[in-house]
Amino acid sequence: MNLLPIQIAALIRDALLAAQAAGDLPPFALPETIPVQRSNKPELADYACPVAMPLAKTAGLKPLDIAQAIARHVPPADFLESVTAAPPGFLNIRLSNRWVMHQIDTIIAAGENVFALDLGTGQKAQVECVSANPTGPITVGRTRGGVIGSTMANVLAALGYQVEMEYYFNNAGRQMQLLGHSLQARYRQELGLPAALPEEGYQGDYLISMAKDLVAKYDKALANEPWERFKQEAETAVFAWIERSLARIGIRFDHFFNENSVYENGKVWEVLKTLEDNGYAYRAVNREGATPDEIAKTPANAKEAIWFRSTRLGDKEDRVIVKASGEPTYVLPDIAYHMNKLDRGFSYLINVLGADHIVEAQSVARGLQAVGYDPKPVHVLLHQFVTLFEGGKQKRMSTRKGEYVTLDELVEDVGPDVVRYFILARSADAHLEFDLDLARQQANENPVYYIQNAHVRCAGIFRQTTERGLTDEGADLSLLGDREQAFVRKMLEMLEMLVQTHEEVAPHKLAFFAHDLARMFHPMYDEVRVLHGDVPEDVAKARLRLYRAAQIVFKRLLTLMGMSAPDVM
RNA sequence: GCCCUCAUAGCUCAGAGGAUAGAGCGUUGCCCUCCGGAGGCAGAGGCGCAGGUUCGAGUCCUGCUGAGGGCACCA
Repeated sequence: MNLLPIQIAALIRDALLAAQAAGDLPPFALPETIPVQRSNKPELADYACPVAMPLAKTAGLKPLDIAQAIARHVPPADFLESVTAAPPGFLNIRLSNRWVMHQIDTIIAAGENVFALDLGTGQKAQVECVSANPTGPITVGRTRGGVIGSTMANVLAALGYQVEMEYYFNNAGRQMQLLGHSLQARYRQELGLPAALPEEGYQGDYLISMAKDLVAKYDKALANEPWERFKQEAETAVFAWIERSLARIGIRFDHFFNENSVYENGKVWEVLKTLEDNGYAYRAVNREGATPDEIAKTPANAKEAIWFRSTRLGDKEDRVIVKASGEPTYVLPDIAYHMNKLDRGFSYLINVLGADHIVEAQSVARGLQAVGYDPKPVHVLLHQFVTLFEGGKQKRMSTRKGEYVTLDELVEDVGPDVVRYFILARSADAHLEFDLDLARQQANENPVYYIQNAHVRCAGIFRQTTERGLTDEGADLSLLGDREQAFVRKMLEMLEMLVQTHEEVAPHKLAFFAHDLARMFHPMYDEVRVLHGDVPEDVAKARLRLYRAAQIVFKRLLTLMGMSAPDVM
């Protein structure tokens, strides 16, 4: 399938040139791009093009006159019904009804891969998301990144990319050490041995149940094991839990990348060397350009750290990359990690990150530049926070204190499809207010069911027609009416929507499109019956074929969003 | 204090610099001889404030106000 706006823009460009050649328009330079957008007046046009407006000044003509001149010279095309000028200077483009109706057959022929493109064919793409360190259950906040990321991965796959989902984690930091000590304490408590949770330790009940599991498995054998052993046990158990929880809402990873591996293979130090060679690293107690205040606060015996001269690449201050202790900060391995990604041949990368990681994202981009890599393939999708409301109050969450609502709890409350849709149905830029009470009680009246019901209703029709022996073979699609045509036109927008989702890295567009389409479906379903005494058989056949296409499209949409497409609800 | 994101209907949110700003929930009033009423039809309800750029601004720029986040030799 081809993108209509691009084809239409090409036709209008041809028309402009033809009009100039014919002397209907004076010579002037053509705009670089011809804007073609979906018309907001569907009864008038399918697409609109305002190109005449900005040309008015350079051409010295009224916008409407220009539009009319263009309209006269648009070459014919099989999908085109008409191009007309409308005040103040729009070009209204109408698709041919015949062509539109024929797309029903095209959709059916494409089947479950309908609206696939080959934009990314032969290219490897990667989506990194969630990337929570294995210190506790997956929370709703991290889930947002996972839903966004997995949906983008689905869209990229539909556009032809070969896509991998990746999870980046660190199991070596102070938090993991704390986790090990916490589990050790819980284990000893289970055995009745003296033990207290470390100060600032992990207080969640899950460590108690993990401790019970350890006792069941090893009895007292681990009593004198060091904390490292418990860290390892906790990590394994937590990861298994996280993976299981995420899989419940359709988030699966192809690869887990351990930050530690860039230490093991020495890449971290290679990055440092390259930065030094390129003049991007220096040793100092304070950063270059440190304020007098910062310097005054520095202890007299402070040791030198190594700084990344990121200000040379537009940063507002340089960043520490190796602490005075000799240990790198997260920036260095992060750069090494992204070099690794690019080295693996991914030409399109998405990093889904919480809004608090913006500085990290910028440092990585600058770091890649500083080591001579092109950061352009890396697309950062920042999402705002999720706040949970329960009983009209915001729930503050802290994994360490054991205060959180887990993904598991949420899925049990409202079901996986509701979780995915609620998260997907807002742009990543917007704070997500997840009202738990509402989500729970709304289970009967929410957009998820409205959309899925469109698929259910299609399935219902086919259950009936199969029983009665009605098929859509030999359907004459010209028997379909205006309402059906409007619906098909809306379905055809899906291709553009997918491309936009990709270009703008904005997966919420799927959620809104699906709802819009459902909103056109249900009134049509109400009016355009297949099995009714008054409907002649040839009309019924045509309608049945339309609903077959509709079912395919709804299923495709739901699948891309990672939701189920039920036949009955 | 500095930086980032955001501010659109009572609430939660959409909105490629283009025509009369759209949904859901809530609310008001209607509709079941008909493929699943988890439905349909109709109504009320509006871009935080002040400037600027533009033929044209909810959209871009500046300032103000308000909300969230970031400003670690944590990740």
